[in-house]
Order: sequence, then structure tokens, then C-alpha cells
Amino acid sequence: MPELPEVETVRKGLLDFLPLKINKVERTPELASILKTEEFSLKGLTISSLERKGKVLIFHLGNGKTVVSRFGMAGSWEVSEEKNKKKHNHLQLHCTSSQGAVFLSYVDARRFGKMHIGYQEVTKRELAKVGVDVTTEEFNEKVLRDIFKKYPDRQIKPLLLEQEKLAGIGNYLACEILAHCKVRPTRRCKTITKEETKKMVWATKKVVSESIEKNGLTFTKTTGYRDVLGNAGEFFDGLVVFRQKLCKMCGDGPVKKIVLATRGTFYCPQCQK
DNA sequence: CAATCGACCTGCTGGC
DNA sequence: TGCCAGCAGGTCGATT
Ligand SMILES: [Zn+2]
Repeated sequence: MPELPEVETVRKGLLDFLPLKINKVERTPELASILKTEEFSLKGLTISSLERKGKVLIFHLGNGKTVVSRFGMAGSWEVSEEKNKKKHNHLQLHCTSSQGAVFLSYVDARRFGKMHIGYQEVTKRELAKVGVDVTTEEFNEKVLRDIFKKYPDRQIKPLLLEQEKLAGIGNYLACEILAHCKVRPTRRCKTITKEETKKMVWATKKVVSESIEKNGLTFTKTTGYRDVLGNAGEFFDGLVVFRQKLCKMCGDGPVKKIVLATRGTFYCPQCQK
């Protein structure tokens, strides 16, 4: 269920343990459906740096060796001092980290995640499918305007979710961004004004950065997204429409829920035009 | 070609 | 309380 802020929080959490030398690899048979590429063994390699583009996390292990990880709806990386005995732990790496001996695990109950263990070429190929990351300098008004020009008849909200166009936005971020720039999710791109486009860039930067500051969003108490040490994200109170009854911007508008491209979509008819 | 829509999985939530 | 349909933060591939 991770969007850009959750993946970034996981990345930052792992940074504290670098370098991570992998001494032993344990895996379940179910990893096979997640692991799309396997060009070498991880045993004996050392994770030296971590990169992120949109919702994709990239591990660098030296000599052009990389791991590309997409979390799907329920996947995440966890660090523990004790062996991680969680039910859906499909890959457990016994490591020596800068903090001592730890276990690095990829846990994914629904197995919608994808992983590639491959050389630079694989990373390059995978990242080529990913559009402009919304946290980069590259993301600006022109990028959005060009997309709108190219897809004039499409509804804005499903378009925001497409990672080949903009990278990092998922369902909650899309709803929140559109609320903050006061644009209804059903609006066709060609009807979005220059002023609204400008505001959408601002809203994207605002919502994404605020969620990152809060270490992402956790919904359910028991399950759902956690950082590498098992802590919940605290962005819940920052939501203004997503899964809300009342709009938190105007304070009294009842939030409407519709379905767009099979995804639950929330907006305030009072605030958003 | 672009756009929509079910399929992939497990587990929580809410209504009866 | 128990059961069970409906739904979930995301892609993909097949089909229109
Ligand atoms: Zn409102």
C-alpha cells in the first residue's frame, strides 16, 4: 500500500544500517512469483547505497549489481535483531550492518510486489518505464501541461496514478493533491486551466513533502504500512478528503466517494470544481 | 494506438 | 459473537 512517502521512509530507515553485508539468504517458494529476474546470488554481497525513483526502491551492491524492488499493495522491507518469523516473509537476509548483526526481510502478504536481482542494465530497463519523480527538480508546471496536452480527453485522477507519466503518486496522494488544488478528480485534462496546473504542482509538492515528514501513512492499527523498524506512519491527521466523512479544508462539506478506473476516489464537491 | 477492466492475493472492516 | 461480502495504499495483461 506504499506510495512515494512510504517507500522513501523505508529507504531512509535502511540507510541507518548501511553498509549491509549479506552473509546468508533464506527464501520461501512464494518468492518465485515476486522475483522476476535473478542474475546472481546475493550471498557475500554488500548493500552500499539506496536509490528511489517514484515508488521503486533500488539497492546498489557494487560492481554494477543491483536489486530493484516494487512493493505492490502490501510489500515492505523490515530490519530486525531477532530472526523475522512473520507469516509472509519471502526473503530473509542475514546481514552484518553498521549497527551490528541484523536480519533484512522482504515481507509481502499479497505478493503483488516485484523484485529484480540483476546488473545495471536491468535497473536501467526497469527505471525507463518510470516517469518524472514528483520530488525532483524536473517536476514542474511544464511537465504537467505537456501531459495534459497529450491526453486532453482523459480524466485527471486516473492519469495521476500512471507511473510512466508521473512517478510516486498513488491513490491517497492523488485524492489529496486534487483536494488541495481544488480540482475534481473527474475533470478532463483539456479543461484544466493554467492557474489550476500551477496550483496542482504546488499541491503535489506540499502533500508529498508533508507525508514524507510524517513518515508516510498508516491506516490500520494491526496491519498495513510500517517503516523498517515496525513504526506506523503519522500522516493520517494530514488527510483532508481521503477516507474522510467531512472535508477538512472547508470543515463542513460532506466528502463524496466515487469509483474511477476501479479505484475508490474521494473529493469535496464544495471545495473542488 | 489509447483506454478500460478484470485478475492477481491475503486479510481487515462493517453490516447483518 | 460469528460469518461473510466487500474492499484495500498497485500494477499487468487481455480486450475493447
Ligand atoms: Zn471542502
